[in-house]
Amino acid sequence: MKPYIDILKNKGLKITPRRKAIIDIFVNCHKHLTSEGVWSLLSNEFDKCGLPSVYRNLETLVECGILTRIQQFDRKKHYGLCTEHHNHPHHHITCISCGKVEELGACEMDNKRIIKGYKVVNHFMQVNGICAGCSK
Amino acid sequence: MKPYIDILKNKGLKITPRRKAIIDIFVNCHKHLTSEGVWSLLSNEFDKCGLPSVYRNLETLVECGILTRIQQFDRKKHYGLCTEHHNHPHHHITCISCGKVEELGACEMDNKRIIKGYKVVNHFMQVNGICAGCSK
DNA sequence: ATTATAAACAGAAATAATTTCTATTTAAGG
DNA sequence: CCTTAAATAGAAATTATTTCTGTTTATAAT
Repeated sequence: MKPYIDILKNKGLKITPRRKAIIDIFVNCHKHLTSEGVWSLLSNEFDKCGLPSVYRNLETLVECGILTRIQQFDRKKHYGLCTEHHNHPHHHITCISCGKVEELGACEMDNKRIIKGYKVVNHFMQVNGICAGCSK
Repeated sequence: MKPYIDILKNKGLKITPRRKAIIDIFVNCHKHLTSEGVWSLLSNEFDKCGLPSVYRNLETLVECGILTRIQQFDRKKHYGLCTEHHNHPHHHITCISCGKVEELGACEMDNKRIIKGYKVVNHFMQVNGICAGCSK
């Protein structure tokens, strides 16, 4: 929790109750959640919490490297906690059964600057699987 | 053109003017296009062409392996022609300047069945860059 | 502590990609 | 040429996300 707060502070962003609550949700559940998923969990805590605030904060937290964001084909953005490597781009594997997220090691693409004559600008990878616990 | 038509035939799908026109668009432009991009190009050819038909056909062509589909963070699905390897999953690099698409070689993830205890179900990778032509 | 201020907020409304529904048309085999 | 299931058009619905406006609040300076 503390290190995430520090990241916000270092970037000059305010430590608001909403932001702390959102980070707390991810710290405790270690799953990927949609914006609406976060919103409904927040509603347990706050009588009033606007969905636009959730969207705004999730994006802010992604920009800080606190959350990672993936875009599946369901038209929804999914967010999850980055537990390490905030300063390096990296990828995640997500359990399609329980939603758990873990970071993957280095990607072969990470160090490539040129591929087939293309200057690499960015790349995304998303791996979906079934975790050991859910496989049983 | 012909091989794509054959793929449709082999799957028992009808060879309709819309489908031929959509494939033709991709064969001629070799770029990733959004559903609406395809639709507006189709409008040059057909007075009437429903957007729902475009969506349906694009998805059908993806299922056949004729097109590839990527989901960027702009909330739009992007489609491009698969010029080879219809029967194997593979990834693409897209030029963010001109939209050109090329296939990437094998991905290190392709042969992995288990990672960190997860049974790998599927994975997506999208690489964006600037092609040699656009770099000049 | 108090206050000033820019950032963050709630809520309503707008936006826009995609999907659904229904009735009509058409490709393709017999 | 017919038959029929698949494909189509168009309208309407759905829904994730964004925008807008006015209000509140965290934070830093007093």
